[in-house]
Amino acid sequence: MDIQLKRGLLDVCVLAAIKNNESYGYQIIKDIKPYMEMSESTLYTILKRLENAQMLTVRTAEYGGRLRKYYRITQSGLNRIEEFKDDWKEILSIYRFVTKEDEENE
Amino acid sequence: MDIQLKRGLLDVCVLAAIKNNESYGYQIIKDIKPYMEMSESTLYTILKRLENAQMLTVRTAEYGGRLRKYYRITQSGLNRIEEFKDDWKEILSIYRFVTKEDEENE
DNA sequence: CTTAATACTTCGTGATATGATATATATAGT
DNA sequence: ACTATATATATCATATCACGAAGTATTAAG
Repeated sequence: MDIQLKRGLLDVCVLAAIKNNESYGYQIIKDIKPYMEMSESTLYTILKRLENAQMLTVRTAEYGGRLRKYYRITQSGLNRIEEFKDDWKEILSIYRFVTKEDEENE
Repeated sequence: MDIQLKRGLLDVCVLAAIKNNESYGYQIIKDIKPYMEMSESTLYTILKRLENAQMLTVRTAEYGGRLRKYYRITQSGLNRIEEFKDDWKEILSIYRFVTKEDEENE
C-alpha cells in the first residue's frame, strides 16, 4: 500500500487493536498484521505519540521473566476512532471523485 | 479531516482533477474544493512532485495577459490512479477492522 | 550451543504539508 | 482615481512523522 495512505490509518489501527482489551506492543503488531504491516520502530513511535496525546495509558507488568508494557485506550482514544468514522464520509466522496469515469469519453 | 489521512489522498486527487482534461493550478484548487481543502503552496508542491515523477506534463500558455501552466496527465499518472483503486480494497478491510464492534461487549 | 521468537528502545534520515511571503495582472466597486 | 478582490504562480522555513538499522535482554526450541 502507498506509504502516504498508510500514514492516515496507522494511529487509528493501533487504537482499534486495543479498543476492546488492553494489549502490548508485540501482540498489537500481530493483531494488525492481517490488515497492515507495521515495523516495531513504527509501532513504538506511534504508541509514544498516542500516550503523549492521552489517547491511551500504559502500565508495566512482568510476564514470564520479561517486562511488558500494557496499553489501554482512553476516552480520547475512543473519540479519535469516532472522528475517523466521520472522516470516512469525506474519504468516500473523494474515492468517488477519483474513480468517476468521464461521461463523454471511454 | 485528519491531516495524515489527507496526505494519502492529495496526489491522487490532483491527478483525478486533470484525468479527463488538462487544467491549471488555480482551476484545480477550485475543482477539488468540494471534496478537500488545498492551499496554493500545497498544490504547487504536489504538482512539482508529480511532474518530477513524470505523472504529468506541463506547458505554459498565455491567457488574458497572465501566464498559465497547463498540466496534463501521463500514462504513469493514470497507473497511479489504478494503484489507488487496488489500495482501496485494503483500506476497506482496515475500515472494517477499526469500526468492528466487540461481540461480547456493547 | 545456536537459532528463532519474544519484547522494547533509540537514532538518523528522508519525505512532505503548510503558513507566510512575494510578485504581477485584471476586474469590479465606490 | 483609488481600493479591494480575484486570478495565477513561486519559494522558503518549519514541524511532523514513518521506518530501517542497530542495540539490549530473555526464553524456547532444535
